[in-house]
Amino acid sequence: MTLLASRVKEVPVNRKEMAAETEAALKAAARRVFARKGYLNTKITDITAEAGRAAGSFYNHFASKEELLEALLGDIAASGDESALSESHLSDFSDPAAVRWHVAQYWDFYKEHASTMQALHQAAMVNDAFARTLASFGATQSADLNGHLAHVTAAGMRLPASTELSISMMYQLVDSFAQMWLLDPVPAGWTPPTDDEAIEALTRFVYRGFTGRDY
Amino acid sequence: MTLLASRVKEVPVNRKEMAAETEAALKAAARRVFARKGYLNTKITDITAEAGRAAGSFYNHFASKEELLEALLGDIAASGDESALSESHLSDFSDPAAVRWHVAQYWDFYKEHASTMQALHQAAMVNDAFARTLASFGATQSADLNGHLAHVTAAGMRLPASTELSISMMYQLVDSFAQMWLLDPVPAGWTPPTDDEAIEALTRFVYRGFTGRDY
DNA sequence: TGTACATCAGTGAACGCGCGTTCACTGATGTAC
DNA sequence: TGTACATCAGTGAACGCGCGTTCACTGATGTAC
Repeated sequence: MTLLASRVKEVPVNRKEMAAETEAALKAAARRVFARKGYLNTKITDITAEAGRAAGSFYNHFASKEELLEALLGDIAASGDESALSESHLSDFSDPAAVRWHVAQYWDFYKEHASTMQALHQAAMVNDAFARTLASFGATQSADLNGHLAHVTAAGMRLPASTELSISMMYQLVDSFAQMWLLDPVPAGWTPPTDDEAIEALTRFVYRGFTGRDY
Repeated sequence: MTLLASRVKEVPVNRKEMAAETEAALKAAARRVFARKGYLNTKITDITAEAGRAAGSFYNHFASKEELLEALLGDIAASGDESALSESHLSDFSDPAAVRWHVAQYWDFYKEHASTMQALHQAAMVNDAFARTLASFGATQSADLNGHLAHVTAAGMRLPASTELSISMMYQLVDSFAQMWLLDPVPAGWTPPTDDEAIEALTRFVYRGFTGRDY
């Protein structure tokens, strides 16, 4: 079983496949090492060692660690998980179910792509280009929410602040909460929530914060 | 006026004062450079250049950039601003004023010590010791809130989640919101809130989230 | 108060470590005839 | 199908840049007598 499964990948038929396989191995290795040591602490040779390749092999595929991260971000975009965040089926935020749907989407997205998102956050601290990438990612998520909040005021409820600030609070809360529990080492003595607990907690907090109604 | 003022600092009377002045100049320079370029992007020579000293001078005072950051954190502790966060005059979170008091304390603290807090956040990404420092800072802030939330349930209101998760949400929200508006470059097209707006927005959001009551 | 020596903060050129990056080499795959 | 040459993914030792860190030196302050 394992023999057969690995056999399939072990013997690439031609050069193109061989190169593609090495590139994939480097990306997969990078995701693992980033998760373990963080993007900033990861050396090129950590990645090649994890992938079982020579150091020089890296440069056949990527010009730098930054370019590798860009490739990982490209993979996320290609997977379509990102745009799924925006295609909102439920958009009426006066309904808790709509808030929950958005929170859950974001939570699942973050869980799926945790190590790459972590890497992006770290790269953004040091590199202006990635800072802009991260900012525009946040802006995209936020823009989608603009219309949803109109339902809240239309239903006669009062937002806690301007639409802009309200959105920014939701985004910061959900993003940093996800980062805390899905990425960072859990602080000693704390019990991480299950996915359902986390989503429910965020949903309640955000719905209440936005509408002023109990739920 | 300026001549007189600078005169006072220009002519140190003896060696001890001279050294103390250089050390203070290095710390002040570090805070400025950290604010401008971020802790991780700052080289030792950036700090000495900003302070107008030779590179070697740094090591008369600090063994490393890490030790300098520790000194800056020590200064915050010595200033007492940190413990002021904990000595809660208003502790009944079923009262919005108590929430506002805490939010305002934290906001003001963050504003006062923005560049050092930013540096701590960055250092924590790369260095386990600072990660622990940051975690225990958060734990201290959180521990103080434990009792305050008891008032909420005592008043017959329902928290959005367990006490632990509720606190963690408030902390993440306030901390990341402060970081966004007080530290990071404001994203293009966004208008930063005034202090009062920020504090009011956070107070409403948190109070509503905790109690389920409008405010 | 004056002189001679000790101490020490500060200086900046030079050193050297770590790590990103290169490149001559290998051996396997692809192509031409 | 076979042979000779070209191409190319992968290798890893070596190179070199950037930056942290050192250290011999300077000149001013402190101390002894």
